Amino acid sequence: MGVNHSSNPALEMGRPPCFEDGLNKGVWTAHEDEVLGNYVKLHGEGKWVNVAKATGLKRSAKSCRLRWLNYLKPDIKRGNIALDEEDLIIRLHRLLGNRWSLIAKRLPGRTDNEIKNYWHSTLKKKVQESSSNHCKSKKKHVMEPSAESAESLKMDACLSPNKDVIKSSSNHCKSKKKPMMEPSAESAESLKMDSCLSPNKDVINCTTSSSAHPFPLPFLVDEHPEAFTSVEPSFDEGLGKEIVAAQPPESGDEIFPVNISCGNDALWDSLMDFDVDQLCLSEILDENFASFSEFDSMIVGECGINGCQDDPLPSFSDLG
DNA sequence: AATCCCCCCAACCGCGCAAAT
DNA sequence: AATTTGCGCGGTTGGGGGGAT
Repeated sequence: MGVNHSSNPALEMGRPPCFEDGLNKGVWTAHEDEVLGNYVKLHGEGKWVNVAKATGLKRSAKSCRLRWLNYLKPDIKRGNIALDEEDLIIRLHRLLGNRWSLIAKRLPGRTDNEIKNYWHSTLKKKVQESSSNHCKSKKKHVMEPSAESAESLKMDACLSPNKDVIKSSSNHCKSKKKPMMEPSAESAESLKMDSCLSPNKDVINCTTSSSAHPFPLPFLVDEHPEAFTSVEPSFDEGLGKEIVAAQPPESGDEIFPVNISCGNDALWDSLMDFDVDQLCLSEILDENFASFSEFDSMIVGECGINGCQDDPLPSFSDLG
């Protein structure tokens, strides 16, 4: 990071101007920035086709939009990404995957492009290195969940009915490029086992909270009985419905909180009604970073995401 | 000092969704 | 209902910077 934005970037780096199809491509000049900035400040965001035409800039609507959102917008935060921001990105990425725009929404002043770049250039390696270290150091990770982690699981249950998160999962299901796992017979069976398949679609099972993970996450109830402690029913204002917490499954049951968006339309419909804006993940994470780490370790560690079945991912306190 | 090579990041591209027609 | 248009998102590209050799 630490790019000097004060000077003209067109003269320093990036692609040279290109004039194919009558449109300028490549790095924006200071003059173009000024024209675009003035126009948007005057007329507001949106209608990017009009912006491109009205300003006389030989830029595509897309290019104008991107330039504004990633560079010219006044509230964009410049400079290095702080440690706590870094931590948050890693957590959110674990939770949301490559949903850069969603992650960016939780980091005021940061753009999805910036976060995406930062992830690919810095954080990805950091996480991988840390992950491989743990793969070497710990053969079998047994985590005793604390009261805190149980608490954080409840919290996660509340986090998960996140419209955007789930919608994103849906998009992945539909995506031709990266199709999501279709629910296997096995996972479908486990779904039946899970009370999230309740005929009452207004009842949302807390175990479905792991739907944010695009993989089946099996773990034994016996090992984490406290993870299934029922929570107080909450009331969703948007839905006008009571959200009922899950009852603890029978001892010995193996829970597969598969991606519900792919296999359970009824539940999916009800979850779609949640409004992401009602929850600011960062606030919750900020409040409960420590416990969230433990929960991460418990779930991710036990469940072998990243194909490292025996070895857990590290908690974030281990990173860096 | 010169060259090589990797890193960083701005910007482009293709795709999908939703609203408008 | 079908088509068009606009927008947003995530993946990828490409070139300058700067450290390594």
